[in-house]
Amino acid sequence: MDEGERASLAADGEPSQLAAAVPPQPTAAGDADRAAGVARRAPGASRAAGIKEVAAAASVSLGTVSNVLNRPHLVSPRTRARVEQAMEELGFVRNESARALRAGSSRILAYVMLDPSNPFFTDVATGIEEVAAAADLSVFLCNSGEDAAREARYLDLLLEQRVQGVLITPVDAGGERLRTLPARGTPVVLVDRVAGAGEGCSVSVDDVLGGELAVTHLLERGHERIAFVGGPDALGQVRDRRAGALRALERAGLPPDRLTVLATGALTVAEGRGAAERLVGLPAARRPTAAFCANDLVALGLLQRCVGLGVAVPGDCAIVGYDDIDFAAAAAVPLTSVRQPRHLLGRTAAELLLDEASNPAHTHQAVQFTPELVARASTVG
Amino acid sequence: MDEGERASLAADGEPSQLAAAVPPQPTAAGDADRAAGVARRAPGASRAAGIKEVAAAASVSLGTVSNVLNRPHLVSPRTRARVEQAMEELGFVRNESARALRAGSSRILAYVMLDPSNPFFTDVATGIEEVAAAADLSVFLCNSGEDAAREARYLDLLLEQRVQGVLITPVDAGGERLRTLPARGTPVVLVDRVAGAGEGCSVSVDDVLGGELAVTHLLERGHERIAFVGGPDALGQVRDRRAGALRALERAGLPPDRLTVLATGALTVAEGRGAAERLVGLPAARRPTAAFCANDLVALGLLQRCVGLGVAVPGDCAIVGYDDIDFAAAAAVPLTSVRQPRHLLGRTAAELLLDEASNPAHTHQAVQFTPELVARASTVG
DNA sequence: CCCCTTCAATGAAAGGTTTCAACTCGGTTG
DNA sequence: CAACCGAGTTGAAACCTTTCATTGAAGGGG
Repeated sequence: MDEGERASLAADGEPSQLAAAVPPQPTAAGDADRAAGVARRAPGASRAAGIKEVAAAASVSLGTVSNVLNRPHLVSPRTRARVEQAMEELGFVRNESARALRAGSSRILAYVMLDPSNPFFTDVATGIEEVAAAADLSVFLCNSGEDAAREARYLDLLLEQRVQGVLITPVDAGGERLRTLPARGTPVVLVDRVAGAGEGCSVSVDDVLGGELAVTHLLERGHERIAFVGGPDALGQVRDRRAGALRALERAGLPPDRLTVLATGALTVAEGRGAAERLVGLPAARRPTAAFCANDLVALGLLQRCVGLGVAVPGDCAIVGYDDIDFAAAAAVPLTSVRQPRHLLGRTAAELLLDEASNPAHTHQAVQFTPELVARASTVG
Repeated sequence: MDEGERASLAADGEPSQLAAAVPPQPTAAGDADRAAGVARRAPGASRAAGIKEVAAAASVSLGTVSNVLNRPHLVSPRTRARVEQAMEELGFVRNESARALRAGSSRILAYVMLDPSNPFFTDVATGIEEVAAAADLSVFLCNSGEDAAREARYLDLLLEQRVQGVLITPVDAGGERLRTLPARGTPVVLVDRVAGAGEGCSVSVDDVLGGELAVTHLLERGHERIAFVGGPDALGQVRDRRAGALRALERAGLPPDRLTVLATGALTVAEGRGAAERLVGLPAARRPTAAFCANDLVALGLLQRCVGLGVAVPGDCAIVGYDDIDFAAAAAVPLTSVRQPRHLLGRTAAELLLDEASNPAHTHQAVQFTPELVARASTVG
């Protein structure tokens, strides 16, 4: 294509200025298409071709075409070839809505995730996809964005779609939809959360233990005033990891007020940066000498801003993250973190879901894995 | 719930050992559920209740229930209340397959992405989701994992689902399905790729210019032997950014062999680490003094391993990344990178898609934004 | 008091697929 | 030669919703 067909914008730097260009003005682009004109739709058919048109074109019955699609072994090779050719010519595409309507369920799994920009969750998703692909199912990813309303919207949508099953790392583990889905016949497996008794399957990592490991490590290195950075409290991960932190203090015989809680609005890099400023703003006498962050994104933000503000890490403030994402080891100061078997988490969850969906003798399970501390320079100066 | 209901695994450290525990053994977990027994399905209905059962329960006709669902204003308040109560009691869930079958299309958009663990794409996705939500559509994310076959599978699936439209950052921009989808009536918008003449809409950033900016920056800082790190070549992003690098050399009057290409199998942190080892293995005389990486993940991997191998950054090897993801600024050595308006990219793409899907007078456009270099310590020692 | 209008509710058709019992047609078997 | 067999094919019913032309009832105007 030649240059004139693009809506090239002036190279004037700031994205904010680029934003002014939206909605983009029509330009020369598209003329070529208008010329192509008629070719936009499939050649022959005035509307999308269905099984009926294919049957007519191949001079067979409806049922035979369906058999070619679903049980090819029942159809003689000659007929099959004829039908397949007709499909090809007409550009036939099976209508999945009709298939699902008749069959009662689809070939789709969904994973409703808290935050796809957190590599932890995408690694979990990869594990899920592997298992799903092996069972010839496809996975749709849904981003709840740590927002209970969005999460609920997606769950309703998935229920209406009659998906095979739903994997979810919930914002709101107590939400009513988490109970209505299974009641309406859609299996649900909780990921990175523990299901209550009789509530269904779950696959998780012991977050309380993880929090305890992290803070015990800090205590062993001589820190006695520790910050817990994370939020919102609605997230079970946040509550559990903080509980673990408190348990570590208790075991060490220290009072709970040695833990300063810096609440964040979300588990993101940006919130971590904000927390750094609040941390640095504390009077020196009360300022913690170490921080345990509810996840690595927060930890990386905290680390970045601390360094920027001249707070030495780990000298002035040691930092422990959670998840041990790839970036943790690559950070300005390599980050000590609590590692979870994230890939395995996804695989196991998907296996449980498939079992629940297809095995009538399925028994709910709450599988729990064990986290592990990975010490790096952000605590071991 | 009490401890006995979990399949707690021994705290023995290595994830690899944990892996041995899969598939998880049935344990005490699930007994509680078996006791709950009957409550697994909806109370009354032997099977899921449809519009018909609701109509019967409310003593109205089928059509009236449908009206309550779709045009409530046509129904008297009294009747409506009765119907809604019946729905509530029966746990009615609209069957989306049937709705879509009748209506001919669904309320869903899909974004097929190269790699959800690259924050660049999730930021694009966020932009898409904002626009979709405003139009009362939902977005399903599909992960092609830089694999053309998986991409094709997803596209087939989406076509069968009769989704409202597809946004895609393609692995294989020339793939036939990218042409068949629009031909069969499903609008497609290319994201981060430029559509050929008459091929449809696209929203992109000028990758050739981006590559040129990056390498020009390195040349200005006195580097004369430069590595280009990235791959596979199937990705247009990789080809364009490399082409830009070559253009920069040419403009500076240097021969193209000053660019050493280190090909990677994917644009990931791990591949970046591998490239570092190959880079360091080159004989000193031919070893580049700077590297331009096709994206930030690769750059971060390269940076991390370089530091690990004792190669000073930027002293022994300057590094430029691409995308300016959040982690770039937080890296061991803050990363110089080429910034793209990623959020805006997503928003604009979604707007074009919606226009194409609903506006009969739609005209295809190839919108292109301009990238921007952000210089940091990885080049400015 | 009847006709016309308006508002509610109705019932049947349509949408594309899958499933399944029934049928056809060569070829065996007794 | 009759009865039977199995492979291949058929046609119709069923899945659940939406749409729309139609009917019924109530209210207002002449």
